[in-house]
Amino acid sequence: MQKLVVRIDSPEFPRNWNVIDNIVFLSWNQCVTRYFDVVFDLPVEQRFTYSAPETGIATIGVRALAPFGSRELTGFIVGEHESAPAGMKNIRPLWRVVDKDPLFESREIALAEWIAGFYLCSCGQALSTMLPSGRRPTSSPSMNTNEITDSPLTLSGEQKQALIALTAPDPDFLPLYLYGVTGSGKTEVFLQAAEFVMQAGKTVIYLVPEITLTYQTAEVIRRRFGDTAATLHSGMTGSERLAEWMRIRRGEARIVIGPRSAVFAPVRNLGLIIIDEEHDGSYKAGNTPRYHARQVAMHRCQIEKASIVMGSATPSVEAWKLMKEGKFRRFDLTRRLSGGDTPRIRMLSLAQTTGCLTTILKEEIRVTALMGKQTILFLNRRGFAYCYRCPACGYELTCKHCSVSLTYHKSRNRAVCHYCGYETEAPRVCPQCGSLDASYAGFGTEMIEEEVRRTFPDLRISRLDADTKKGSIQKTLDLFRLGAIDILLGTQMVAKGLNFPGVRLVGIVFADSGLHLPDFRAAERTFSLLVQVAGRSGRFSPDGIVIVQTLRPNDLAIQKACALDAEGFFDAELNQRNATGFPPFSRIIRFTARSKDEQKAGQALAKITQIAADLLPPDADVLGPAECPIAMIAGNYRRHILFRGKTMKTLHNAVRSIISRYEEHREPKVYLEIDVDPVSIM
DNA sequence: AGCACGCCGACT
DNA sequence: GTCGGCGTGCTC
Repeated sequence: MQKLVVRIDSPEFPRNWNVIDNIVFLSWNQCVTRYFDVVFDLPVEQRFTYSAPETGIATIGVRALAPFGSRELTGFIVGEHESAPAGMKNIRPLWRVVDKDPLFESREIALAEWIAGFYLCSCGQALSTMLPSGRRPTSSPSMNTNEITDSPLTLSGEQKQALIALTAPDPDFLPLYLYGVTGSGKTEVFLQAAEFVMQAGKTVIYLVPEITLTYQTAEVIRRRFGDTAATLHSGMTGSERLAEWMRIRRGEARIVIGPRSAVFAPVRNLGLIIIDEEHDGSYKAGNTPRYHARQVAMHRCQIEKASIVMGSATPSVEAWKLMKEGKFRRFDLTRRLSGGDTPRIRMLSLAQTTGCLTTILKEEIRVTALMGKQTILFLNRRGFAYCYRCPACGYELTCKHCSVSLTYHKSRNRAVCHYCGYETEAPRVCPQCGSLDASYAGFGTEMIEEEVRRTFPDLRISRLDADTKKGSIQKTLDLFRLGAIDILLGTQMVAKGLNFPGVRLVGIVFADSGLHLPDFRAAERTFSLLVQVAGRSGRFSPDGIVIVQTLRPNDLAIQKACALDAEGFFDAELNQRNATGFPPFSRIIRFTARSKDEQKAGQALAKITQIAADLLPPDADVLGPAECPIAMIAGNYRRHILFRGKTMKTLHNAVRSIISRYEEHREPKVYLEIDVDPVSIM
């Protein structure tokens, strides 16, 4: 039965039609009116009630075009009533619905509500991010011609064990963690686990980090699973993504691969979520709602009684703690399948070096070139945060409250903590060894490039970083693979795909650059990056070497990374986090105030601090307010404050009341961003 | 978030 | 005398 509904008696006639495909007319006064709760992609928590004829067209889970004040907005229908809610004035009719079939089931609306509650956004904002962007689905998804399917590889003993654990029924539904060196074959175990789950008639979500990795893994999966696989990668256009989304929704795709947003893939009968490279920061969303795919995945799996498995060679500290406590079941993959040895890692102190290349690194670059092999030099992150350090003894000025590096402010000649606001006069003499040489420095990528070019004028040198245009990235990588480049200078982005057979030497120019960041995760990130780089280096070149240059040869993260001693690093790091009260021993909610007017941003946070004094539970504390490490972006001053509590539950409650109290007298022209479980504090 | 309504300064 | 600034408050 098909209908068209026209509300003839409405002053808004003739716009409020339900027009969907072939439809028959029906006049409004012949219909029973129903009432629908609608939420919008606005920072407004309220549900708005609209009327619509009872035709079966407007229903929970579809989007509807609604008059909203003086404009019209597309909202999500999330509830319905038989009769008008009491005390509701001026209920307006919906213009029309925009979807033929519901986009969301009640389970998905419940998930959006959970996200709204956890990440402190509106339900409409949550629903909106669960949906792929794009206006209209294209008729055919880009590629589905691949009929050839790869068959599963034979597993090693270790892999088999892991697979058995993964596929065995677990009464406790504990998440599983595959902790294994790069090249130990995690992917194959994941794929066979996926196959097992799919054979049982269930569906799988396979999460990968944001970057190009999506594409490579997607290719492997498509060859393995053919048309039953759907991809949602960032290179696709909005409409391609939407088309894939619809395929998933219709049940045509049973395994979905994609970055963090794929955790919302509308699969039914979910059996397994896989999180590859669990430690990767790109699983945390950068804008509202700032969700973490791991957190959402765990919640989803709990609700839908699905299993979850993660894997990495360098787990996050959070995951490590959970493994230690037995809340994650850990499986180790210790052996490289290709048999290549773990690479030789050599740590060199930069302390006595002028410039940024040690004699030994220079020699090794020369030797490598003479052998006709290639070098990759890592310049991880640009040195924008200038900090105080002593080149003689390596002493670093840190905050006594937060144990993060203090940032040097040249203009005021003071060293400032970007966590708690602590500041002190910048010392002229090294407090540890008395050296007068102590200075404020950061390494810039340009500086390093210049030095490399000066030192090796005869070698072919190229640089790759985030600023390099997309097209030329591929070109540079191709040239490098062909051997037309001797030295490749790159940032993190090169770390992800180091499968170049001609590479003999990997040099990390300044391993501590990440450690200078004023962030309690600095050591974790540094360790992770070094181990990842080292792990990938020896993959194709058994005689390959890794040189790690550092100003802090005594730093634990660097030492443990060079020794590939994860146990040692995590034990020390957990102790450190415990002692300083940072996650995973606490939870953090961060408020960032943004304003063109520096004073107003400060005033907003001052208000919030005051409100918080009354509302925070006794087991919670406040760090700041302080200037953000990146103190200004696009002409906006940025200050932040961190609320830290023992459990998320009490912290949430307190923060919710802080927000609503602040909303009553908010500072004009100040924008507030709220980040629950922030990953970056920049 | 937007957009309207509303109340105070420099302009044809 | 009006145009226009953006502060405040509301959106079923």
